[in-house]
Amino acid sequence: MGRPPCCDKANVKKGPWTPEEDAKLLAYTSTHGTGNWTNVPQRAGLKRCGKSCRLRYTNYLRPNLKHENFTQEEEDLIVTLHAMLGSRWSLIANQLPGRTDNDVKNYWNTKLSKKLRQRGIDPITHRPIADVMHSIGTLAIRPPQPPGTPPNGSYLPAPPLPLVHDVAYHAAGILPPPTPQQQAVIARVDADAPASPAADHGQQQLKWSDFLADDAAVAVKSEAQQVLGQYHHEAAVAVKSEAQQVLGQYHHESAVAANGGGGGGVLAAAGSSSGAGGGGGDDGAAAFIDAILDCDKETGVDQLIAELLADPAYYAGSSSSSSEMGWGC
DNA sequence: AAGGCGGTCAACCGCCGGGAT
DNA sequence: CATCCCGGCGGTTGACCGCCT
Repeated sequence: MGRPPCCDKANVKKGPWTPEEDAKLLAYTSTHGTGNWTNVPQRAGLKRCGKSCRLRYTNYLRPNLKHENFTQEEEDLIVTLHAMLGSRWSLIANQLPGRTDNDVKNYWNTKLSKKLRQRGIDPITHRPIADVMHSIGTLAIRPPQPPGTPPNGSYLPAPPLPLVHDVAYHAAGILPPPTPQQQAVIARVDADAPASPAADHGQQQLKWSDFLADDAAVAVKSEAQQVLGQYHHEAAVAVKSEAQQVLGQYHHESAVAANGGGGGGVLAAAGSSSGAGGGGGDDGAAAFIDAILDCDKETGVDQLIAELLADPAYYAGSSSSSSEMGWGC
């Protein structure tokens, strides 16, 4: 049985809010606060769903919201946090006073992702598009074997491997040099992967159902995850360190901007440092951390990030500069 | 002037996690 | 422990607007 609707949709108004509705909602929240949104419409005299009221308040009526354009510093912070956290808009918005997750999400989708693409950066992985295309090429696999064919280990492993198998991360210093065990896994991928997407006309794009159905592939996946797990501790340290630097950078540059200074920024730097490992570890850290976050929560890394980002003490005293981190102009 | 088109953004939808019972 | 309910979240939609032809 599905969850019942939160309100009587037949008697609920939808669409844009009128000034009168805004005034009612604002009057109610200013005197009663913002708890129990399901009762707010009735008590405030609104024919709206409680969720709609909450959304209108948090995204538009809430005090201290910024309605002006995003600054260069805010753009930089969004890009960098997106690289580390992915599309966790609420977490990102928490680091941008006066901005909502909806603001950040819209700004990303309409402006920032395009800017990155124009600079040759894939907005999903934050890596050079050429690298991403190459990775897609190495992800191609052979056609599914007929039923009954014994597993031969020819299927490529799950996505964690291409991330482990990425010299950019080693070059950037994000990952330590591969251990013999990791090299073995990497070699296995190299032996299996066609040199390029066009090299083998019999191949096809990776399909999860095909991969998951293959016992050998599951074994390789397990192996890969074991290898990847060895990085978790280093990754947690890297995440903490980078977030600390990023937020310190943001606050430092905000202070500079308030005094009339300007900021170069991540986007400005991206075009000139899009090569593998160039200008620091942003690109490598991005994809790698995303993979870890997606892998599982067992290590508590994601919790660590959340705690870190929620605690201003982590970055309040930072004095990192652009040149120290290699991402300024 | 009018229609097409793309960009922007407010709002909706459905899912999920967590607290209450 | 199971169920219900609420708030929060991310993805998506659609209305609106400005520009171009």
